[in-house]
Amino acid sequence: MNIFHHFEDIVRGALGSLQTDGTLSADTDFARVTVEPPRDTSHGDISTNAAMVLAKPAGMKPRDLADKISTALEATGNFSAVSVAGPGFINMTLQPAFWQTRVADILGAGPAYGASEIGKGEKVNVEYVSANPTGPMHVGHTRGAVFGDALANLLEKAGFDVGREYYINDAGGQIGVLAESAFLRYREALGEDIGDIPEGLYPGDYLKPVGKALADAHGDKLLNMEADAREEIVRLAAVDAMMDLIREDLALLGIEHDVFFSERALHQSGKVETALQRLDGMGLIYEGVLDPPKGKKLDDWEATPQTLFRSTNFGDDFDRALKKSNGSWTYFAPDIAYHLDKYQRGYTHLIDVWGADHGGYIKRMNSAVQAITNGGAALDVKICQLVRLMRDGEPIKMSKRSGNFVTLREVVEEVGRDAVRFMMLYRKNDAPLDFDFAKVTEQSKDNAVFYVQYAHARIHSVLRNAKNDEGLKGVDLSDAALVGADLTCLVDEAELGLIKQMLQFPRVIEAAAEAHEPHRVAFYLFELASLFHSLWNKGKDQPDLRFILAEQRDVTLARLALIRATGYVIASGLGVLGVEPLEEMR
RNA sequence: GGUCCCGUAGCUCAACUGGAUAGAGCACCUGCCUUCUAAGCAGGGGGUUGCAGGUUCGAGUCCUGCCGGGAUCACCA
Repeated sequence: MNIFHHFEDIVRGALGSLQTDGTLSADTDFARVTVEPPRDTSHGDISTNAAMVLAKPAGMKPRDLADKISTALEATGNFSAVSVAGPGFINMTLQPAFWQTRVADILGAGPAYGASEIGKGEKVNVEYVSANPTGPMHVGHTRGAVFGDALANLLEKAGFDVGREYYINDAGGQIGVLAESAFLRYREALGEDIGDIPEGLYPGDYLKPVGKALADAHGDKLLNMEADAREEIVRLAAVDAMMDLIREDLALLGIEHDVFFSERALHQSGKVETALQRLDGMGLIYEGVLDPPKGKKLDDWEATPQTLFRSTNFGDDFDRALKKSNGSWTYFAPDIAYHLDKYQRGYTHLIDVWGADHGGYIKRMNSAVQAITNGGAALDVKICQLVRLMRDGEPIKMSKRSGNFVTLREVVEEVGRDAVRFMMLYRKNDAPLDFDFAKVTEQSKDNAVFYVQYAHARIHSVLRNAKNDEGLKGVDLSDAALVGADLTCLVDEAELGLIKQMLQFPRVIEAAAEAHEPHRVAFYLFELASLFHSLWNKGKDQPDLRFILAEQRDVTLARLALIRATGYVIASGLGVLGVEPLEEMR
């Protein structure tokens, strides 16, 4: 479906013929040859850098080689014009009929348009959100959640077999604090006056129902129970309740994971030991003492021997601790086991989506994955930079300590799922993002969500009008009928421009999937919407360019086919972003 | 101090992984509403891509060194 692959083949074929006649040697490497649409449309439809890349190995001047390649390309009969330009670019131009008939392809594919096979069904694991189950999600989690979800959609669209996963940190010290906090609420539910929640515990009201449920289920039996057994019960109840809260929050964004992977279960299954033994067997674990961190004073620093992983063998800055000074595992150890587990479940591509504050963790995780899978799995950690919430141009202050943070729910309820999702994706993941409440609900071109959805709504508005048009009474306007329209009626530059932009979509999907960058889809959609709005308005100045011309049925059908196809592309792209393509906005 | 990310128009950001004359939106000017949604469109001004070197046919993009901003820095997750 990506037409550029087709022309890549044609260019390779032409280069092959130059190998046959001896212009290029038989072992010429074509890896650096690209076949792309030129940035500037006045340079034609398709462009290749072949002559510039191959000039040196061929011992020729780029322009001379370009002439030869150009001749070979002309001989294929695929192009209406082939020319050499600039330092040696070869620009190819196609007959309008080629573009026009592609509209039928898009209509045929419908909302599935843009799907690609480059993933070859390979298994990709996307781990995202993975927020600690200690409370509802706040706005800080939102970006990573949306990003991971869209990336998973994108990879699916590109032909990968995607697993969406959430790692539950239900084994650490924070969970102990959570259990303690929940136990307090339990005592409260039994009628005890617990006063203020002590510093360091979770003060949120969301733990009250947990206490209530524990009281309902156990009466006062927990009060006199042995501490370990009690904590076990409270802990499980609290984590379950928190995960329910988190799942509800995620549902507000339309996010659903395939697997919720428990760190606790990992410990209990003995997989942490197994994984570490595996590293030990490779000679990558030793007992040693780390140097104190430089340039930063630590009062309680002690030079204690620790169990360390030789991450420096894999490019890390220093070796990393696997056990704490009290002998228990660090966070790192089970994480290694977890990533090994993913690999053993068949995932050769691993993607982790983290917040910016975990950036310092990337090298060691990469090292660990490289080591423990013996290079069998590739890990790509995507960092999402911070989101700055703005209201009326002023940043909203949040402090964790006071519990004064904006929750995910509050944001979604105020501006809507679509706006949240789109805006979180309308920025590169590693760039900070300002999220302005006023801006994301504004109905103007300054708000990309609106602008794209508006284009889609306008398309459906025209389709509705066509259906109700007296002059088109009884005319079949179904997709099946539109596919058969005389598409050669689409001759205006703006119409052809729109078609060409639509044909970029499969390329955008593939490039975005390979780069793990869903934001490219969002930017693409903005451009596509812009071309559509432009065409729409052209019909104001030139009535003969309007979509519905009752007295010219052929033209009307062709144009309805064009905008129906445009609607599909927008819907397809928005589908990747997880944003609804609205059919009406009034 | 170490590591990672960022630095592009007055502001907010893109730039198809090294391509041709660096593009959008906002803001600022000039036009366009008896007609498919003006919630829009057309046009204009605005740039030493932080600085200095290097790699090559070609650099915003890759390498080195500075400058400025952010994140992080045994054992927390």
